[in-house]
Amino acid sequence: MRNVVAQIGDKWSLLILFALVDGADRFNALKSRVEGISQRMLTQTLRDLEREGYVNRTVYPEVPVKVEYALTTMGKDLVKPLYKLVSWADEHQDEINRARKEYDENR
Amino acid sequence: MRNVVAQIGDKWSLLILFALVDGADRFNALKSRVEGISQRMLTQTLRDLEREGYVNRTVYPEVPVKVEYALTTMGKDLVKPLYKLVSWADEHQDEINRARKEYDENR
DNA sequence: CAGTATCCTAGCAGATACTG
DNA sequence: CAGTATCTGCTAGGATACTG
Repeated sequence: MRNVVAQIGDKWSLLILFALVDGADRFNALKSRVEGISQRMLTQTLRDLEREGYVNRTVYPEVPVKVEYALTTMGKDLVKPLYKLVSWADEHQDEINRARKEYDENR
Repeated sequence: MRNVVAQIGDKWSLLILFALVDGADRFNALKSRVEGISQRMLTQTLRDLEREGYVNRTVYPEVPVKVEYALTTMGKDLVKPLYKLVSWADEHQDEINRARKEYDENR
């Protein structure tokens, strides 16, 4: 039950998945769009997402090499329930902030 | 955007939230039901969930003290999109396993 | 361009002992 | 019963340097 959430609940997976929603993108383009991510973490997280079957990697043997990442069919499908969660979060942002504030004030 | 997923994407939050779906529960009862969790992590995760406003804590001043944890209205609401995600995970379990296996075999 | 390879550190989380 | 407190190993992840 925890598998998927454990997998995409890390620091970067979600951001990468959503960065790929609009279409395939190249490594360095992704690096720019996913603010704050290091090269190391981008590579590693992409490999993980690829391994899970959410992302596929295409190498174009040009010089210099061009590598594109895109959501797989399953990846696109996964994004749907994730959207629900994200919009839930959006809608409840204020409520959560209030809860936090109140909690913190009482100790 | 990452806030909620970061919050409940840790090792135990999801399991605790789902353990509370059927109704309020006491500390040690939860500890039994959430298999493998340490006392330390149960306390800590419950505090976090309380801080976010997903769980509330009620102390009954008996001797010995009795403490009950329950989902708040917002907590119950959060569980809905989480269910979507969990059932998605369920449905795609095999596909993910296949993807992993294939990935691992090719390197 | 798209990565490895190393080094390094903060903090997550387990185990254990103690307490109102 | 429902927690704290403390010690500690481990690993996620940042910074940096290098490469086909």
